[in-house]
Amino acid sequence: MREAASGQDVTGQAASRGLSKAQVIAQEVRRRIVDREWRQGDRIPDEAELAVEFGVARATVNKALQLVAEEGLLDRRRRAGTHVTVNPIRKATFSIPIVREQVEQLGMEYGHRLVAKRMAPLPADIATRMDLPQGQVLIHLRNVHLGDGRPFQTEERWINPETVPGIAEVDFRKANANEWLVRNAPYTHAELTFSAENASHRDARLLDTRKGQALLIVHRLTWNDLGPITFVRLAFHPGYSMSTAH
Amino acid sequence: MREAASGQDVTGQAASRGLSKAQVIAQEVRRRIVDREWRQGDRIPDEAELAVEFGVARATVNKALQLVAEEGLLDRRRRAGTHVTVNPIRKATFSIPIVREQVEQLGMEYGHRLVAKRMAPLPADIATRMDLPQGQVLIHLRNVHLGDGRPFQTEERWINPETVPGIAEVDFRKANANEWLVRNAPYTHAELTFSAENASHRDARLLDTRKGQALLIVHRLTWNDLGPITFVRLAFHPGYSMSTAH
DNA sequence: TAGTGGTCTAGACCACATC
DNA sequence: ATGTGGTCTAGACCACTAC
Repeated sequence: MREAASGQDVTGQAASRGLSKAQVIAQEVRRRIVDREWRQGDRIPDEAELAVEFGVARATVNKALQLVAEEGLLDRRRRAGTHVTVNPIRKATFSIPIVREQVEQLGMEYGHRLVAKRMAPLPADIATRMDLPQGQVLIHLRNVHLGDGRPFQTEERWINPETVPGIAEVDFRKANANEWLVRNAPYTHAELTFSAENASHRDARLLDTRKGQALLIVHRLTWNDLGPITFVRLAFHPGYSMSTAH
Repeated sequence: MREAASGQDVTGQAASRGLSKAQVIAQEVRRRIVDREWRQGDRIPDEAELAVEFGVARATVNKALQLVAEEGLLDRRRRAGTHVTVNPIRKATFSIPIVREQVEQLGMEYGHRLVAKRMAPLPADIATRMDLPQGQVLIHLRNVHLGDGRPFQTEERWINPETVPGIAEVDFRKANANEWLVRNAPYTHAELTFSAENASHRDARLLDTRKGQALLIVHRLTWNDLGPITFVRLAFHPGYSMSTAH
């Protein structure tokens, strides 16, 4: 097989760039897909065959293919083999920001203001989202995050004390809820929802803008193994935009 | 060590639920972090030690810890060891939708309308985003996606023919650009940016809504190994929201 | 310079879905 | 039934970097 030699060449070359063999193979696999040597729906050679071609152990090919499959370019099934995905990769990673860090990275001084704090029964719509019984009593907070004293983002938050031991003792006038939770209540799963709303009276007042202004709204839910931790609705100042990481 | 026995128990139990050893260990590691047995900033036992505790090979522990590290709960550095992340997981996966599928999943009939197609030089701001020279000539499209005949989403798109062989021959009145690209130009990297805008005259007209209405705007850039493929600005109908997968 | 994670290997066994 | 990917192992060597 002619490929055996050329495959090894590719591996050898790029290894000098500090990539692992698996990464080099993954790259070569991506190239073959992008260049349409392997077309959408095609079955590609099996792991054992590729291992011979690239001159590596099957486990190494396995790792490489799992990488590419995770990105969405390959579908892998036992016995059926590995196929080029028909509707390729549709994933992007999202980095959930810490507000204080964001503000400071923009060169502004961070501040925050606690608008309201109370224990309150869950409204029906939010109970549904959090998968908790309606009427269950959670901590309810309203906050404004400030940059150089001007409103940056409003935050309406519900916290489930059952999944966050120690939360009852926190003084949210001093400690920012966002940051306290991040540091003390690690989550294992998050869900984000993006939408746009014309600023309500309340939003306009809190964000120091006019009613009707288009605002980016983010709803965020976090969970750990014990259940839902917190649900938060964020409203950003006009003109703000939020990007996937890199 | 007492842990040796208990660790093996955990592994054995959950294996019956169809999880691999590595996944079971990852789960146990997450539990220890969430339950604060291992606190933020703590250094956790090294791989060899955990391998003994759980009664598995070091490679299996390695895989488990890499999983958890990828989620953001652990920081791993050679020689320094593995530490519980101070600012834990901040990632969420985003699934990039295919408009036709979205519309059809809502039980509506999909349609699309090509508003404009031309070759045009890149404006400065978009050239910067795409990392291409200003004035380079790309394909420029305006589209409206319809659900049951009503506007669902507008799309303004720039396509780089250099990274998409075969694009010149496509008739975009018949083939939807979104779908043609997805099926024929696999990308390896994507970037999404979310913002909100008050509907301009043009947006309002295309989306059949009133000027000033808050719209969710998504900018999306995709690349393959050859360079940028396409830049697109999406404006959604009022009330639309977009969520992370799962 | 020594301890830690990163990677690779050869071999093995298994689970599963397709043929 | 059987070929394919999924996983695990024991051992090895390497690449970092904190000490």
